[in-house]
Amino acid sequence: MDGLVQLSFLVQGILTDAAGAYELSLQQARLLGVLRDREPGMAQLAGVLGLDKSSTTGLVARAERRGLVRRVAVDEDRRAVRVALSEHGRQLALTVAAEVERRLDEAVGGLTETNRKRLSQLASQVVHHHARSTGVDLGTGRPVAAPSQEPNR
Amino acid sequence: MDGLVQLSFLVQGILTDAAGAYELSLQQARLLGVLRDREPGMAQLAGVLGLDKSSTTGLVARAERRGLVRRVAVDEDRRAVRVALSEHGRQLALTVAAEVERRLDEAVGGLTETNRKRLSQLASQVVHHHARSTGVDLGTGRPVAAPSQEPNR
DNA sequence: TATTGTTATACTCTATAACTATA
DNA sequence: TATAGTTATAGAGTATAACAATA
Repeated sequence: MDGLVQLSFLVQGILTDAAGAYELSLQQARLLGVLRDREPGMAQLAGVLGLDKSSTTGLVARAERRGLVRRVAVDEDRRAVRVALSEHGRQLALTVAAEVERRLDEAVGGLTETNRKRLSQLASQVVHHHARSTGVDLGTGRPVAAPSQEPNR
Repeated sequence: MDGLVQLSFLVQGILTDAAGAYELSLQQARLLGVLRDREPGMAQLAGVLGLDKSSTTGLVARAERRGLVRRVAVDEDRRAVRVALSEHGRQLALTVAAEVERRLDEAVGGLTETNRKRLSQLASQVVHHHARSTGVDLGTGRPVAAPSQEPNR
């Protein structure tokens, strides 16, 4: 399974470079990706990202400072906030996703069409199996990423 | 190729957790892995890890402080050093590698034996294709990780 | 009391720029 | 001059522990 480890570093490198091309860190880009179809509270966001809530506070604070996200007050519970993409953030999320797609396609260019599909399908299978066996909610199932027990990412 | 992105986060999470079980950060564990069969200079090490040389100085300094690696003087060039695993570092590298193997096997447990092999083989294929097309030396081809143009990892 | 989120603090990791010591 | 490595500095990202406000 060694190739899998190397591949994970390769893909993370591609993500980092693609995000970096738009002055984003990997984590900031990941945040944008996660928020594309959610508006979670801080605690839920921490759960999805596999981070401690205090780490999430910082991540969101930096994103907010750059105008990528907004903290939206919740009427029913005055303790709570929801994190939402700003227009700029949403636009950037789309742009970066396209760039990732482009670079990823390039990276798997050495495979036949059949094998590309096979790889993609096997990857999804592993991810879903892991999500099921660890009981982690992947939500609508987008580029959500590493569900892990210990918040240690 | 979205599953591939999710899988990369999953694998990185597994690596982080496995390393964390031995009080190591992902980067420290990666350093140990890289040094398993090399004794590079700082500049070469930076190249392999895709980091700036100053980042490498810090990484090695922290590892050395914990007794995981040693800086070995080079006779022929009094500016240079080589970075080598200590006995403790070597032992830990083995232990962590075994732990990673165990957790990874578990993660792909949802696949049939055939599909596990297929996934592994496709992953290696992508990694090697990328290495060739970017002219990056993967050395002996172990868990070396993300060869990337811009040092940005 | 329990939950939501923030703050204070301390590390690791990273890069850029400037530096030292050799070649 | 060029190369090998370090230092100074700054910022992101992370966790733990303690806290405030609200439920």
